[in-house]
Amino acid sequence: MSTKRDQARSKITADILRSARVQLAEVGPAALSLRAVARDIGMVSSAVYRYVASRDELLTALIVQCYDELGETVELAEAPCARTDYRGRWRATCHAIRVWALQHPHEYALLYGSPVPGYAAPETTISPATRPTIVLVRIIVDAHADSPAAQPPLSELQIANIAGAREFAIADFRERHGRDPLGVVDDEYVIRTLSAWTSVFGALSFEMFGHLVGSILDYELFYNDIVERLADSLELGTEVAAILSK
Amino acid sequence: MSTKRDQARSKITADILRSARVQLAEVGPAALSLRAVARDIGMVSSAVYRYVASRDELLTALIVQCYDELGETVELAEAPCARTDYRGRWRATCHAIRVWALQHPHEYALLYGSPVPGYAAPETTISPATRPTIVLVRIIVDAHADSPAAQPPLSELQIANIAGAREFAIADFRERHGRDPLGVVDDEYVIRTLSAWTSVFGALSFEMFGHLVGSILDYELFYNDIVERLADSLELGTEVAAILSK
DNA sequence: TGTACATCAGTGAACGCGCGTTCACTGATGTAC
DNA sequence: TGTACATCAGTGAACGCGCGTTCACTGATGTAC
Repeated sequence: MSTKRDQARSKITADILRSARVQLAEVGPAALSLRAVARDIGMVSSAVYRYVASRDELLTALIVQCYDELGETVELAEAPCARTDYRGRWRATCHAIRVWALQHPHEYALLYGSPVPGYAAPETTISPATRPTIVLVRIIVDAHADSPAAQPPLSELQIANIAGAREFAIADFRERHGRDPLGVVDDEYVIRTLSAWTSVFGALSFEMFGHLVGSILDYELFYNDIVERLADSLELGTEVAAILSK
Repeated sequence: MSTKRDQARSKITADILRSARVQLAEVGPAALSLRAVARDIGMVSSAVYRYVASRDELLTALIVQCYDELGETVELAEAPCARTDYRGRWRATCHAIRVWALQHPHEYALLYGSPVPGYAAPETTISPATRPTIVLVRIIVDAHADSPAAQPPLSELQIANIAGAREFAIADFRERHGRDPLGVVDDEYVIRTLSAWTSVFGALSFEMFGHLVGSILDYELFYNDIVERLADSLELGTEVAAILSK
């Protein structure tokens, strides 16, 4: 049973988060201030401390929220694609990431830019951070489950190095298929996925942070070009192949 | 003829820059303050304004300085390689970039991280920014001058899109060889270079900003792996080939 | 070479701003008898 | 259902801090005659 107080509390907590989110979008993560949030929702600054322990906690909440939002956006964009149209799914995912970033530049900077001065992200932010990434991983897992890559074998060091990412892919597979996914994705594909993942965000960060000025005229064209080339290197097939296999 | 005043002026200007640089390395670009610099060199804060028009101007000077420093570091690392050992040059360059970044995390963030709040980099920073990049471009130009890539032809849009980067590569070539470099590098290689460039900095930024935690254990191994794969895609040859051609 | 004036470096106080966080307090809401 | 006490929300003042930038001023260095 929720009392009047409980209701008020959760409403105001939501107000604070909403206002902080607006702040973030307007002035960016570094300039986000508790006092401004308090002013915005018509409270005295000290009152906010009834709801939030510190500015850092607020930042953490925003990071989690933004990862979730980006993750959901990407999931929704990818969902309508035919499951066997791996390239289409890859495209839709990458496209959604970029669109979200352009619409939320400060949020993007919070998630993927340089760390906010004086703030150290706690471990609680690691898990939500995987949500957008898992969409990418899933595509590669689906495309290459149980098929080895034609490639010189990796060294033991290389394989050990990607253990974390591998575990991640495997956990995802187990969750969805309910069976033991040992040996499901060739290590070579795991590395290629990680590498593609950094390339996508590298290209996007360069665009967002102004490093393509003077080299590239049409950022979207450039980004899409990279996305296609990565799809090639991930062996995600052609559009035609996807259509035929329907 | 330089007067006593001139000497003092240039000495103190240098002191200010040096101190600002230390500040930058210690607290990061966002927290860099004119007052702290003044304190550090034993001056009253207002006195600094005899040498620097504003905090923004100081930041700009630091950006230029850092690009220059990174550029020089990279040039020095690449210079000893045999000119025909393209892969070796590529490796040396990428390695030097990473080492510099690890040694100068805050400087790296200033150059390649999210923009400093309240500061907009002026156009004067664009040209110095090309110095590290030009080393990469030079390698690809040297490796592929006048040889077309075996690849489906690019669309006119794609070609127009990389005009800026192309001009850049060509100007560099002209500067060094003194002849008209029209058609010197196949467009395909220009795109691959741009794409490799964003991948390198994408991987490095992920490492620097903490996005590989949980996926990768040995960052250096991962980076080197990506560097080799990019060298492959840029067709920079094998070590053996380089040794034979000596 | 010496003097009169102009230029410039550095001072110290001030303006106006904003921040995160703490703390004693009032007054409303909830709970146990 | 009514009262006595406990819990919690929100206030207002304060602490202590730091920042960028301006401005009238003193005193040293440079320059023209």
